[in-house]
Amino acid sequence: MKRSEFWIKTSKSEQSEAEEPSKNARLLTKAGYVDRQMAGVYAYLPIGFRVLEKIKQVVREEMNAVGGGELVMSSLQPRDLWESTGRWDNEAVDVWFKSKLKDDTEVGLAWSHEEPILETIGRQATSYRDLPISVYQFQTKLRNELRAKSGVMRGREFIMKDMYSMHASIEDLNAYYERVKQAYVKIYDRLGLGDDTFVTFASGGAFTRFSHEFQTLCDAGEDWLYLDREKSIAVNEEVLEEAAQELGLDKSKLEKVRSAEVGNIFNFGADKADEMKVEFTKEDGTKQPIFLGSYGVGITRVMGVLAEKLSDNHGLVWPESVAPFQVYLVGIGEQGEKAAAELYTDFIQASIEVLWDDRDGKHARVGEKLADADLLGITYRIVVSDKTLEQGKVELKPRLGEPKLVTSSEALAELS
RNA sequence: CGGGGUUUGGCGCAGUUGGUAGCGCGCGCGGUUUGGGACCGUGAGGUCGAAGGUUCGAGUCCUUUAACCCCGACCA
Repeated sequence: MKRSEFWIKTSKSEQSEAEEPSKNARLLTKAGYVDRQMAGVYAYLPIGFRVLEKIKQVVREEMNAVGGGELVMSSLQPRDLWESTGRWDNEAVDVWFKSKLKDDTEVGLAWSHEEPILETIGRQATSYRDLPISVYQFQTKLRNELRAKSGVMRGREFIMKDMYSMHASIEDLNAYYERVKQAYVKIYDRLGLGDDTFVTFASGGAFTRFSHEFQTLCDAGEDWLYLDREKSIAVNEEVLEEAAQELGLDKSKLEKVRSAEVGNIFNFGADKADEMKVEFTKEDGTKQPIFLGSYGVGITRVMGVLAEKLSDNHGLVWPESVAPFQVYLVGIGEQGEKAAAELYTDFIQASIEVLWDDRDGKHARVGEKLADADLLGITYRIVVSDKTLEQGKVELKPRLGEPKLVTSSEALAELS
């Protein structure tokens, strides 16, 4: 993209900590990735949207790899879907946004899709021959939280990937659950969070004793983790006592750390389908409630955690897998600008995602362009100037590394 | 749900005992600059959250009201 055409508004000044205590919100706002609409509600501006799409793409590939079928459920949900499990009640679920149709019919705004998915997809599976099924979506969840905080890490409106698997037996569900757990490990690796993300024992819900959370070490997080680095086991504070006992952990050896929950997987067994009477016919002709697993990744939260953890005093530093562009291209001087224009064409042809800062001197001076390259956190920066051209080269600089002079074709090769 | 705070140009803010609404950034125009958000000149831009009141006179005082934000407990 050309910077002159692709809308990004960065800011020279940053909000103070008093104005905006959340670091990810300050950074993402300054760099023009997001704009706060109200407490806990953010708009994702064009460059922010690209990051979200990158994160989604990683998740999508891994979900497809475990056989997930992507779909999209609705945001408006009918009341009766939630009645059977008792979760329409504001006492049972305190985050409901509810509204009414013109004829006074009550509707809910999606805070989860567990019930709707089971009702829709599970109900379609009438025979064991239809199972297993695995479907997922990227959807906006709306939750009327008492209080939003931590910038994009905890909002009233956020994007989540939620996958649901339905099985004919608990064994099949358990096996699939393990498979998805491994897929999740891969996801966080690819998102650049692998080293700091731990599969964590957490409160389980009705069926299993524990669920598994994917917790990333992060000071801005809201959870406390007890970590056994040697055994690579983590336990959420909420289940510390019982989990430590069950897993035979020495509590005195556990390290207490702040973390943010970036994913959570649940094994519901047949409980939910039993409540909802979503059943299939087994081989022997008897009825059986469907076995359900549910698997979430907080897409917007991942973006917040990345911004929170990976930055320096020049700005954001995205992992290559989620950076909105691979390279930020700047030409300096008449010859440099001309060479940059040619390089831009080459990059586009080589399918390299390049953001060329082609703004003229009236719109942005060199200093501003270089500052933006850092602030935006794009993986590589290429500068072409009279100086570099004298040697027939361009300057290639990784966001956190040292610049080096290479030829255009070397740059092209390195980025391909 | 408890506690605290805010509301004045696009954004961030100041505004003293009540007396012509200001500053920084940004924006327009002219010029000088051009490897880290430059400089000089010049210009545009405001029913001071809303309603009512006191006063010769209200951003400032009084009453009412609305919206928003932050902190704590709870949560993907």
